Amino acid sequence: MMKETDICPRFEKAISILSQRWTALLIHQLLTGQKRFGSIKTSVGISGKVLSERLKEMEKQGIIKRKVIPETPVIIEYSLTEKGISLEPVLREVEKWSQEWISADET
Amino acid sequence: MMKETDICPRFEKAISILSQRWTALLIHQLLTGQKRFGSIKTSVGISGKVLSERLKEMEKQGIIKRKVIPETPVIIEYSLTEKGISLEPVLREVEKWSQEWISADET
DNA sequence: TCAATAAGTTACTTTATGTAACCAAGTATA
DNA sequence: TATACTTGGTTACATAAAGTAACTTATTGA
Repeated sequence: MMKETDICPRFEKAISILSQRWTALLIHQLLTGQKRFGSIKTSVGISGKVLSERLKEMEKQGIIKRKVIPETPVIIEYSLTEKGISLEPVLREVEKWSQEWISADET
Repeated sequence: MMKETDICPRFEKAISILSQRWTALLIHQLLTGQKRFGSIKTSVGISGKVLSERLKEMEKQGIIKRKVIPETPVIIEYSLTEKGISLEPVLREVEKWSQEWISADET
């Protein structure tokens, strides 16, 4: 049988990035400014292991950048790249949708 | 330590729905009209097992509806509810972003 | 010397997803 | 009459992803 609707590969890739667990939430946090590992971990509630994995993936995808500050102990600042910042409209639409369609008792 | 940015529970719930694997792609498919189980399965490339799980979850979340047509063999039509349709702007933004930021060689 | 800190990593457990075979009911085919 | 085909699933089993908690490295202050 043939596929009746061919999905655009760019769109499919975008969805695969954004529907990776935690990724959208991490971008959302970084939209408020650069953040450190421990701060992200605490505010998002993700495990160190998966956070570390995600940050590496997102860096490879060009969505975030990692800045090492050689203090003691070392400080690492994570921030969005231009590509990452450009996801803001997507998250804004999710936010709008959630305000309109998610009721208090289903949170 | 305190959370420095509290995440809105509605937004968090919306993200948890949309970042569930396959869900966004299923909504995208259904935005082109009602579809049957087998047709979704083929066009999206999802396993029958997980498709069945997702459709049940999405029905419970009020995003899709299920219509039984007692022909032989039985036909089941899946379509978006108003709540589901209202996710179109979200997916449109993802589509726009993907056109601008996903290069051909990373697909 | 001991404790503390930041950013991870490691070993191990639990959960989610993929695969392929199977099922029921009805119908057309041989 | 028996067999095969169809749809929309389900089941058992295998693999991949995520969660948990303890541990690591380097440095500094008590």
